[in-house]
Amino acid sequence: MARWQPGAPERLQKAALELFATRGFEQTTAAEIARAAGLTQRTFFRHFGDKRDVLFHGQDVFVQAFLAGLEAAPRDAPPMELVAAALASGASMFPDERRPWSLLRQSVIDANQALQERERHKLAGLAVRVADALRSRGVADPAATLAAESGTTVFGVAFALWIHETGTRSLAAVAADVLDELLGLVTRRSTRPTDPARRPDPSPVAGDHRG
Amino acid sequence: MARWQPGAPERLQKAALELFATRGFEQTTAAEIARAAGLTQRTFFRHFGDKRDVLFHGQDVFVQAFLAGLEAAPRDAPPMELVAAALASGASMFPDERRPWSLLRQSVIDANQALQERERHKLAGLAVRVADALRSRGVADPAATLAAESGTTVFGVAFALWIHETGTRSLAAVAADVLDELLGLVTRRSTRPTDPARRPDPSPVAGDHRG
DNA sequence: GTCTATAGTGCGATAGAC
DNA sequence: GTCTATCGCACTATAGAC
Repeated sequence: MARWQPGAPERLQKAALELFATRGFEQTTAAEIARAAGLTQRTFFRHFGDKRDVLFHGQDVFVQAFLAGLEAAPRDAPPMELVAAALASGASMFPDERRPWSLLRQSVIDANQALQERERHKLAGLAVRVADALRSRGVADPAATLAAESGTTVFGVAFALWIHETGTRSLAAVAADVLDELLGLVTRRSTRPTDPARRPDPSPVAGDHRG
Repeated sequence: MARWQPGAPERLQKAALELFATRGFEQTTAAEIARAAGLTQRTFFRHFGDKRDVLFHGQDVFVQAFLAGLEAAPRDAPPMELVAAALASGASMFPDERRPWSLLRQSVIDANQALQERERHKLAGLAVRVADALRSRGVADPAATLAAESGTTVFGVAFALWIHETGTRSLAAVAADVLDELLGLVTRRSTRPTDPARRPDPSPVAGDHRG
């Protein structure tokens, strides 16, 4: 019989998400999270570098999925094909069952600026790793950085659509569509946008128009 | 004779950059910055919401420059043309004389993760504003978000190249080139990348290859 | 596991400008 | 009188040192 229950990080993460969701991030102290998990504040900071970190652990496997997808692609594929392969592989880390949990977690992040900053930073870190992989495939700078950043942008947009979507499309499918949209956007640099005359009310039209 | 000297925010910013550059961000306390500017810690936090903020103030005018460039573009221009116009206008906020100061500031940011997070967040905020402007021009989602994010990505890459560049190209010129590179990258989705056989040493090749 | 420095906040007092 | 910028003090929580 162990002196302490195993799975401390997991218990802390679970307790943290619940407390953040009910009370809010700033209204929850690290000591409270630790107590809810039967641990001390000191233990919390031993597992997570700072309070925000508790929501962003386990992203390494997710980065690895991106890189694995990239490496599995044909060696002579062009940069954006490599990015598409990485996206498909990374998206597979988010099966539909995970969507409710992702939605709750995202609502917590969206309610706090400090958490949004950390999320952007993690996504930027992913872009750096993908750019490194592209360079080792012979893609020169700044194309490698641009392709990698475009890929993570597509992922971020697709993820935001996916967690709110009522339909049943997989994240990989949404990401593929968003990537196509980006490709179409830049290839049609000299065509006109949606005709403003057909949108007489230019008031905020947030959210997705993709059905 | 006033009881206190005017220009408190500017003095604090100047003192902060100098102290951060010499001692580092974390080794500098808010009280030290305030003292160097002839003020108290409490006053520091009245002007800046947190310690990092002292390096990121005055970005509103910069955002406005982006939006002004976008609004000055022809109403029937396609999304990426609007982004190009916004980029050109935003880049004009960084004349060559400002480059040494930008380089020093960037070296401070690059040496600290918390500052990098804040920088990403500010750039993301710019993308949100540009996306809003695109939507009010009739660009639908997710195209508006993708175009805006691509624009800020291009700006970030161009800025990093510009501050280290030994040549005399303006930031606007670098940004235009980087944007072209992005456009070429995605339109050539099905062509091959730089032939790996011509790069027998795939060791880290950071930095720019743009002469 | 304890101790401590620092970030960041709340509130009252002060002193000028208007 | 009001408004604004500042100080000074007490306080909590984070985070790291020991």
